[in-house]
This record gives sequence, structure tokens and C-alpha cells, in this order.
Amino acid sequence: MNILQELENFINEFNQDNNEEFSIDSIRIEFSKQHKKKKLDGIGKWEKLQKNSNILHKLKNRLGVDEVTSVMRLEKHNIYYYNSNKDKPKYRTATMVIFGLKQYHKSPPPHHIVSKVLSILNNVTNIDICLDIPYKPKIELLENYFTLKQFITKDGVSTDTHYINNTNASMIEKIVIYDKALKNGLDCVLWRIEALISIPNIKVLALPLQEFKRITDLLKGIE
DNA sequence: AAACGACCGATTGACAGATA
DNA sequence: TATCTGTCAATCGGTCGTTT
Repeated sequence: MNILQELENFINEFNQDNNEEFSIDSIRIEFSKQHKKKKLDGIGKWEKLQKNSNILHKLKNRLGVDEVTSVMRLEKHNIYYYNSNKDKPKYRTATMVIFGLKQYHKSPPPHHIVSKVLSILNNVTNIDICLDIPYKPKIELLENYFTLKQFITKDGVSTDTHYINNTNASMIEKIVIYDKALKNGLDCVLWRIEALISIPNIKVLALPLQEFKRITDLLKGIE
């Protein structure tokens, strides 16, 4: 079975058993281009991003800026890979990033293309699982259990975006809570709770969804 | 059989300084 | 100013032996 299908099944089963609505928003995969590039090129046309493009700047935020040498984009999709120089002088390692899988203002990357990318790379190192709720989450309740960090812009303006950088759950690197409607200009009230989950071994698929649910329940006001 | 990793070498790209 | 050129960084493909 395809990796994407396995991930989706895993989450869907959890959702059914727990009356939950978790979705995948992003997927990241570290890989070596040596034996994959040819197959990836077969999917479609990859274009190099301009040095000054702001997508590139955004993407660099999540990796060490220094080790990113260039970024390739698959046509007009939210599917990219970063080239890295951390294995210098081989320049073979790259990180695939597929994002915006759960969004409302634009259509997400086509499912069959995402599926194809995953079946070529045959791995997943990192995924973001999210839950959207139609009201503002009870962030105060979380403060009893976690250390929260509020996002402050460069100009010193504090925003309604909050982070938990230490979640106690080893596979959950970070939690982000933000105003999704504001971010995407939606005409409704919508907040997103997002967990950045690392997957040490895709062959032993286990996602800390129960741990994530504990946090989303608190944010819904269920103590 | 298919995927993988180490090694080699050829080609392309980015950038700076020299030249016209 | 526009073009050329040298240098080093970045990228990619091929082979070959090893793992899965």
C-alpha cells in the first residue's frame, strides 16, 4: 500500500474511534537525490525559485538558512524540495515539502500527485497534523500545563499566534495555534491548532494523536 | 530485483574582478 | 556600462559493490 494511504488510514481510524477531525496539512521528507531525481522529473516540470522570491524566504525559515542552496518547485503546486549543502561536497541531500493540504482559500495540491511523490520517495520524516475549530480556542487553559510563547513580529507587535515549544510528547516537536481566518482572509471565524510531528521510522507507523487530542481538548475547553 | 551508498568526473551556475 | 574570464560552489550522471 502507498505511504500516503497508510497515513490517511491511520488518521481516519483515529478520527472515527475518537469522534475527531484531524487532518494532514504538511508533509516533509528528507531524501537523497542520487536515485530519485529521475523519477521525480517524470512527475512534471520542476522549476528553480528565484534567489529573492519570498516563497524561498518563507521556506528557509524551517531549516538552517545556511544549508539551503536552492529550492525547486513542481509546476504551480505547493510541492517543493530544498537542495542542501550539509553533505558537501556531494550536494545530494534534499528535503521535500508538501504543504497547504488542508486549506480553504485555495485548492490543495492534487492528491494523485502527492501520492506519486510519496510513492517515489517511499518515506516521511515529518508531518503537520491540524485541527480547525470555528471559535477562538481557550489558550488560557493550556497555560496550566505548558509554557506558551506568543509570536511577536519584528516591529514588536504581539499577535494571537501561540507556540508550545516543549510538549512533553517526544514525537511532537511543537504546537502552533493561530487565527486561520485572519491568515487566509476568510470571511468567518476559524482557528487552527497544528502539531509538528516527527516520524523516526515510517515502517513502524505510530502518530501521537492521543497526545495531540489532549491538547486540542483543552483548547476546546474540555478539561 | 530493486534500492542504496561511496566514489569519480563532467557540467553548470554564481559572483567578482578585469577588460573593452 | 557591457562583456569577458577565472574561480569556486553546486549539480548531476555513471559505475560498482552492498543492502534490503
